[in-house]
Amino acid sequence: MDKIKQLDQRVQLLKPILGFEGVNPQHLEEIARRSFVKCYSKGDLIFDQGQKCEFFYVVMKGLVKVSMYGPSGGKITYLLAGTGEPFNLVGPFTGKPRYLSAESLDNAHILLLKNEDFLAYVYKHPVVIKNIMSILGYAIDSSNDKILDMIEKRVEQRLIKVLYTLQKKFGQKLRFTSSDFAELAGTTTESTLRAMAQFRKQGMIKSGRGEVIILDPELMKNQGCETYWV
Amino acid sequence: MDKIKQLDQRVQLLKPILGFEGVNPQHLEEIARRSFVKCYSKGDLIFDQGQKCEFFYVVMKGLVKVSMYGPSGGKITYLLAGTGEPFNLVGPFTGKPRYLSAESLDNAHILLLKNEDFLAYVYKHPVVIKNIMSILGYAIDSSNDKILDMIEKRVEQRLIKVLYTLQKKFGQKLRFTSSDFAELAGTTTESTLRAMAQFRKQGMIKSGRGEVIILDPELMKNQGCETYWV
DNA sequence: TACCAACTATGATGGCCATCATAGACAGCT
DNA sequence: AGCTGTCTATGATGGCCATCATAGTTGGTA
Repeated sequence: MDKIKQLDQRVQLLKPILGFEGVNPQHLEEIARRSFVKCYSKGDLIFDQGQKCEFFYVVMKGLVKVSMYGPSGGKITYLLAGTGEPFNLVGPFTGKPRYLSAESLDNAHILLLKNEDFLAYVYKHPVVIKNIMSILGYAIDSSNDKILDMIEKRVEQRLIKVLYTLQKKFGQKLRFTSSDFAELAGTTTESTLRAMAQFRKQGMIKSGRGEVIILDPELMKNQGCETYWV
Repeated sequence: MDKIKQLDQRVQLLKPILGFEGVNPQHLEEIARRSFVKCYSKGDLIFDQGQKCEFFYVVMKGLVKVSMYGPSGGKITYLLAGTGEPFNLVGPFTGKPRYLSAESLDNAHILLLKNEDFLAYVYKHPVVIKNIMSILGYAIDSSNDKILDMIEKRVEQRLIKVLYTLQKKFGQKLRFTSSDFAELAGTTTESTLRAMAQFRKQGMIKSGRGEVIILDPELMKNQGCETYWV
């Protein structure tokens, strides 16, 4: 009884997921049945750089940060996956280790699917492949865009772009620290804090410990703002 | 007669192509038959940023530079596709415009395949999907790696990494200008020239107009060098 | 309640590197 | 042979921003 409820819940969850748009809901049950759920606490590593990829993941609840770090302590955030978002899309196809790590920012519930199960399913539903390709395309373009921005834009402009992007995805109240923003913009915490101080003076944002509130998204948009893919 | 020869030639060409590994050669004929060839001269645009994607491309002869440019004149190179390499892997799946442009660096012969034909073929051969995913995974990781390097490495180190990567792909004699290297390393032509002067003094390279010769690849490797994906 | 780790805040400093500027060299073209 | 655009070369300058340093603040927790 409880099990059935859970199953249905998973199907409901999978429906609006990035990558599964266009799939017949009754086919989702198949995938829901083979999946299982794992819980992580704030700060837990879900997988680390260099590990073999064994699962496809979907965030059921909470927030997951997928990032890459360098030998000298540098770190960049590649993806912030919220409820209903998948991550490690490539891994199941190759099985090979990648240079990404995933960390839980919340107490998170993650749905896992073994590589084989995911692949078997995907190959049966070409729509999903198309969707995944589309996501990866955005990811590549976004990363390249960030490189370009590191060349021709300065820290404040990159940060505005980050804030604007996050606002689109999570709303005007952003519960992140300055370090989080820094990792997204490719800069340091200090520079981010300085920029935030400036934004506050200009009336663009309000901020408290661990949160930033965007006061006028339209203003940011006019500031010549497109979005990244996060 | 001539046509048959051409067909066979195309099949031979497609065999070792990135993305088609593992496909039965006789199935390649199918794709070869539906493809056609276009010739470009040095400097020609093959497609531009913002255009709709209509084709899948493979370089038959020559060299193609796939890059992204910003509003302020900044430019980065994302891929150097040589003989036997495909580009625009994502486009056919989405059909949507991307933020990339492709330019011929040579007199190049490019094999084109319409989106529909490419997709129809790909869906019939799951191996190809796996291969493509693998390529895209490398591309994403490499772009993120570059972002990381822009944060924590300086120009010379990034350039060494670029030189080392190109050497692995094209051999010790690299027929590129300093501007080309700059676009790959995310810096300016001037800084590249300065770095090259230094490398020359150190005996790492020799260089002439439009070419650089890597004297000791092993030396570079020891300099703490991994490669990008180009 | 007291402590501690994490977060915010801001000043000072210096160095990397983009930018501007000038000049020379080379290749291809008419 | 002469011209022109592209590429190489190198100096001078200044500004952005990482880095180091110090200190205040806050929320959770033992």
